[in-house]
Amino acid sequence: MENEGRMSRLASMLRRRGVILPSFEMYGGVSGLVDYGPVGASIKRRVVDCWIDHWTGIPNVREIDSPTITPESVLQASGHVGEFNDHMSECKGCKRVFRSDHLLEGVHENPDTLDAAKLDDEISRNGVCCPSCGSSEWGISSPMNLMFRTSIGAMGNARAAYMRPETAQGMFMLYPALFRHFRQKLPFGAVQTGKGYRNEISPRQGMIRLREFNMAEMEYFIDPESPPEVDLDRWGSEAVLLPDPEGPFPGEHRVSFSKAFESGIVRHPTVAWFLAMTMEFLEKVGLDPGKVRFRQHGGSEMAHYASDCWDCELLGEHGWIECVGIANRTCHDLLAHEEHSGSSQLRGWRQFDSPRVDSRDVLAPIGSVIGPKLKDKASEVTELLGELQELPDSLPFNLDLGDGSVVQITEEMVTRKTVEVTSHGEYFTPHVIEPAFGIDRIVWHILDHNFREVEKEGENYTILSLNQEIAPFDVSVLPLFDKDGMGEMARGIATRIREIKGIVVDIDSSRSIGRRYARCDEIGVPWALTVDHTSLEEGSVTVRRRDDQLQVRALVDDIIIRLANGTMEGLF
RNA sequence: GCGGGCAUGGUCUAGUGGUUAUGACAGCAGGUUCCCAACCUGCUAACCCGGGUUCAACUCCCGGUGUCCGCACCA
Repeated sequence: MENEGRMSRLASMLRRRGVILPSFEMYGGVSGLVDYGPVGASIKRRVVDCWIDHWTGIPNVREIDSPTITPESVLQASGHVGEFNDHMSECKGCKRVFRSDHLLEGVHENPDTLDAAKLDDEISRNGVCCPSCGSSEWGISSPMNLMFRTSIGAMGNARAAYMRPETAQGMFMLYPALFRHFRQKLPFGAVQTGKGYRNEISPRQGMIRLREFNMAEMEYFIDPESPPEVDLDRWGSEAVLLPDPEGPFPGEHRVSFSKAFESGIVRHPTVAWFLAMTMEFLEKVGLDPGKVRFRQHGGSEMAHYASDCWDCELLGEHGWIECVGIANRTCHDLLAHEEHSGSSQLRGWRQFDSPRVDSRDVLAPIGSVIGPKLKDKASEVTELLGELQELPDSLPFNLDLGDGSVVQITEEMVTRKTVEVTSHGEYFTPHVIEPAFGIDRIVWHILDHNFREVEKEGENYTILSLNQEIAPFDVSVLPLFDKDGMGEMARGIATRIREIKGIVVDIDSSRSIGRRYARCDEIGVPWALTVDHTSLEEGSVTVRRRDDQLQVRALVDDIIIRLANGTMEGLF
């Protein structure tokens, strides 16, 4: 097998050249944590920049930045605390793991209130059998919350907190500020990139499951009754979709995104739009479109907050890996935060085309009668009468106060009349569609898809064919020899290039020219400029293109202009 | 988290109860070459951590950590 060991050769190269390395290695390392070295950090930064440019290209999308430390109450509202504080028990017979409290259902009244010791105690005392194999031998239950717990403040006043498991909550916290910023008009969105933390039980597969990782998420808020116009043809080609196998479209579908939406495979237009935009982004950063597919979550797989979710999976050395999730989170988060925080600012306003006039019959309370008669219950009764949806046919009638007590409403307490209410619009809770990207996984797959092992004059040779936008350096300047003024000239050229905004330049004068070309190729530098004797006389250098190793001669002044406006290809 | 394999310069590796601990590649300095990892000379650089056995441990044993494979987990 030719590809035997490709992954370890790639990993070796990444370590050797300072792209991605295990963290804290001199202290033994920590599994699930990695460093981006001097080459990798630059690649990662450019991927993130590219991502931000891509998504903020949508009108009304701005970048925000929130803390990674998050108070417990926020994550209680979002469901992260409750969903992940489960204790797990392992069956000693078949090694399967179950939620400890689920094992006690029907045995104990509220199993979810028990702590670890009580759970174990109850499980063994009741002789609970394994639902899978029937054994009643259980290991000690262990808590399984994937969040890193911490506390804000010292000593007794400390407030419980977690390192954020996703950047999304920061965007929800800023919803009121975003709503004001965008002049109270939907749709709008916010993007955020940054670290997220999950204390994985057993991280494996290097870059794929990290405990601290880079995420990039957008929360796009829409009015569910009038979703935005979308352009599904921005990715015109077909993509591979794998809808829920339990749903109406089992199997693999190779369709365009507009077809996928028209045929109902993708239910929501905004979701379909983001699938297309995701495809567009992935190609932009140099992933192989033939190694991309979209898979819809089945019901049981769905996150607690989502109503529909498509994973974008990339094929690499680790198989198909989920790198992007596009979820319709509906109104789940905003509603939850409204309930838990008591804030009333997590809403959108839907203006009616013309004011609506509702007329309805009411029993208008007569304060001068109700007040003296009902005393301290008067205000409550007044309120309840206002909320009454169906009026009683005749009076008197009994009004249920909801606390068990009942008040008789008599003829003289109220007047029956028709009121007209004019409303110009209504509040609603926006829905949110979220594309969430795992940046590290994407970087890994970019490296994987672009790591080319070729043969050059009988030798093994590696080229990292990165797109220039995400290459660690745009160009490397190489004096053929560091003598006769070639070194000085090269340094002068590098200085001029360094002044071009957004262009990163490297200079290398050690060892033979062929060796330096090889080093550039290995870390994906797309252009090399070689300064030779002719350069000193004519002000020209040879330009070498990484991907085919072709060379042309060009004037330095021309190259500077071409680097600045991105037309280097025009030289060939 | 369970079971098994592995852990030696930057990378890939050889090897031993007492060695000056291999070799290749990479790197550095010089020479040479004068546009694709060439060549010559010299140099830098390693036994994962902790405990134990032993006169002596890189080597044997135990524990930890990391890593790989399988099982489990992965909102």
